[in-house]
Amino acid sequence: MVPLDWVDALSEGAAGEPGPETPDGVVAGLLSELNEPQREAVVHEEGPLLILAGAGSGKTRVITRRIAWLVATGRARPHEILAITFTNKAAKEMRSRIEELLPVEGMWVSTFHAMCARILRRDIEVLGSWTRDYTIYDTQDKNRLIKTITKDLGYDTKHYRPAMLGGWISEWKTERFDRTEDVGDSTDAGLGEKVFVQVRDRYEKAMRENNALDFDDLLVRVLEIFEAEPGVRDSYAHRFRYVLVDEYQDTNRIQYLLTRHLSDAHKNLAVCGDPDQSIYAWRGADVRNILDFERDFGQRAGCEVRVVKLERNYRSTKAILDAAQSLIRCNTERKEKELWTDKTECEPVRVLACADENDEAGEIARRIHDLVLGGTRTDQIAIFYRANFMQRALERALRLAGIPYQVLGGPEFYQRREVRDLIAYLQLIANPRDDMATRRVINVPARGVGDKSVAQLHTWATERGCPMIEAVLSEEGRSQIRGRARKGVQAFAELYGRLCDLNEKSAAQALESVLEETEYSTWLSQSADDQAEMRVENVEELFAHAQSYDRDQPEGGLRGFLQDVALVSDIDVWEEQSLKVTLMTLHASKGLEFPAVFVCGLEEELLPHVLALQDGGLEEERRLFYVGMTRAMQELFITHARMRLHFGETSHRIASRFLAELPEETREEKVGGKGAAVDRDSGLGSYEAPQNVVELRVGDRVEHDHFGYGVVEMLQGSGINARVTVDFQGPGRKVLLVQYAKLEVVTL
DNA sequence: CAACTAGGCTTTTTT
DNA sequence: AGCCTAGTTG
Repeated sequence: MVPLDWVDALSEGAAGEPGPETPDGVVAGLLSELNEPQREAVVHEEGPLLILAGAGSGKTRVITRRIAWLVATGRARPHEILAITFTNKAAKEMRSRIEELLPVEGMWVSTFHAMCARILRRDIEVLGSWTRDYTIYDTQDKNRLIKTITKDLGYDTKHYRPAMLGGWISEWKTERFDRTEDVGDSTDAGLGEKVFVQVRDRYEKAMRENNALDFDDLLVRVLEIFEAEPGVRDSYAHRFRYVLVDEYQDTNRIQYLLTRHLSDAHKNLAVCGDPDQSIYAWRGADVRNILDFERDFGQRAGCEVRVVKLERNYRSTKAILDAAQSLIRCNTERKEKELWTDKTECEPVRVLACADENDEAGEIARRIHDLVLGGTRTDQIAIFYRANFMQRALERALRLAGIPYQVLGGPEFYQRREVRDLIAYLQLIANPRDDMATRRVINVPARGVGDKSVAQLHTWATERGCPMIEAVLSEEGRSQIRGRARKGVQAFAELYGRLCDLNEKSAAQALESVLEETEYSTWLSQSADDQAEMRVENVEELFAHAQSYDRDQPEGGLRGFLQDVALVSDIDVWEEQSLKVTLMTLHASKGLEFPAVFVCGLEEELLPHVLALQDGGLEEERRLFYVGMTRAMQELFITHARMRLHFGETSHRIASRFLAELPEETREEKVGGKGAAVDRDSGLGSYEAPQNVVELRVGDRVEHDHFGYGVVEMLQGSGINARVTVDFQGPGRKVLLVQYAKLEVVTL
């Protein structure tokens, strides 16, 4: 072990060194601008490390610096490092931040799912049922398959809802890895049991036949390989000298076990997280992973665990931090932690009480204008909400107000029909056993092959135990089908013949061939679909994605592209530099930060959500609000409405209990009625059209409804951000948004 | 086989 | 209020 003072000596000595190219200069740079606990985490040597990182405490900086430090000081080579993040976006960002410091060639920086997909791409064949060309099914694919199976078995899919059965299958698949103490009654007995078992067995069989894996499989199958093949396990465990896991509070049992396997050889595991930000218990995350870390990787493994607490917050103002802490202290199951900041000069946190959801949205739009007036850019503003349906009213108000925005978690790009169609073609090329893909594309573009024909092909294939594509390709299989449909299947078979040898091509080449052979774009633009134009654009965008994938990952090929596509979520394609206000759910906000934040819908049954309360999830709801609040750097607005339209009905709402848990300094303001200008679209008379296109020049004399007469002193920005400074006779100098100021030029 | 219509169901969060 | 599904019609 190298004593700590060595590091100090090194950095001091390095201060006078010439360039950052020298190793010492690099190391000194890595340790600069860190506080004491941060530095301690960065230079931790061997053995397990637990970083308890409060919100905004600079943990990403610590992780990236630590990785760079390990490499720069020769403790690890890049390919000996495994860093796991929560989203692909976080992985990408971490990779590029490390890259600024050092070359990252060979380093694994990814999510658990992407890591497992990669391991399986190499080693899945030891399990016997799958090949390396397996397809990843997302939740939609999974539910669709479950639905056809349920129907095939003759059950009612309304009663046995695919999503519900899928949830059971997921639980069943992972529960055998659970801690022994909580093996319980996860699947309910009785009538449902029989149906469930039947569907589940058929599902598992179909997944093998289709050479497909769902999200759970990705993790579980790797675990199975590690358990069954110690040699394979050890090859990874030995390779990864240092393992780092971010957002550890949101890992589940399977991820915990994977982590344990992978760090087993060297025991150099660093995890980073914040129990107060654990918001994924509903999908199996277990805070105990982080709470028990010291026991699991310390005493039990015979190691000493270093624990570092990061409590200095660099992100938020004191007002925001005080409010967030006052809230989170109401949780009883909690490790005490005190965040502090020196940003004491600040705006108060404001709670806005609104009349209904339109008032709420309109008020938010108005406050955004005020912020823009004050110099905040629109892309520095975010709006968070508990459930996706709330996004509609917000969007409408922003659109009416002419505020540019983007929604995260709206209709996702990769879920769009046209994109799914084309991906399915590619999936079929890569993995001909994928019957889901065959079903999806066999009649796209329409060639007269309907459900009946598909069913016949399916039956023929099932009888022979072969994939559906075989039925399509064989004379005998096709002979089942009569009339027009037969010609369609024939045409599809020929098309497939022209495509099937593309799987060694690059993603863009393969996609290009698919587009040409299917004449997909032509078909789209000729279809009666009123969204055809947009769909064509999406096709082009997909092609651009494929091209950029080929550029970034020349080794990946079609298979790699498909893997990436299956694992992206919409947060990964979020445009950060877009000058737009961002709307997203509270869950999606984790890990992000914005100068100004609005959290809306602080009402009972919404936040905390009714459905979360049933399972004693009150504390998780509180943490969710806490996560949202702590995203804010300078300004935080919290809103609630007294009435809200939900399910086509307007109902009265009660302010959330969480509001009472905020400090008394938090200012509550009543809003409503008067703010109606921006938020009513009653159709009767949009008498306050926001556009007020007046040509203004410096020196003009103007009149304002409220401030009276004044002289234009300065003009800044353009479009929605256009601002004008006016020196008014009475109230003095004011900055106004041109669009809303309703200034009239006065001629003398 | 595809296009259209009516009725039901939905909305908690997602890798 | 909107989306999906099943059922009917062309």
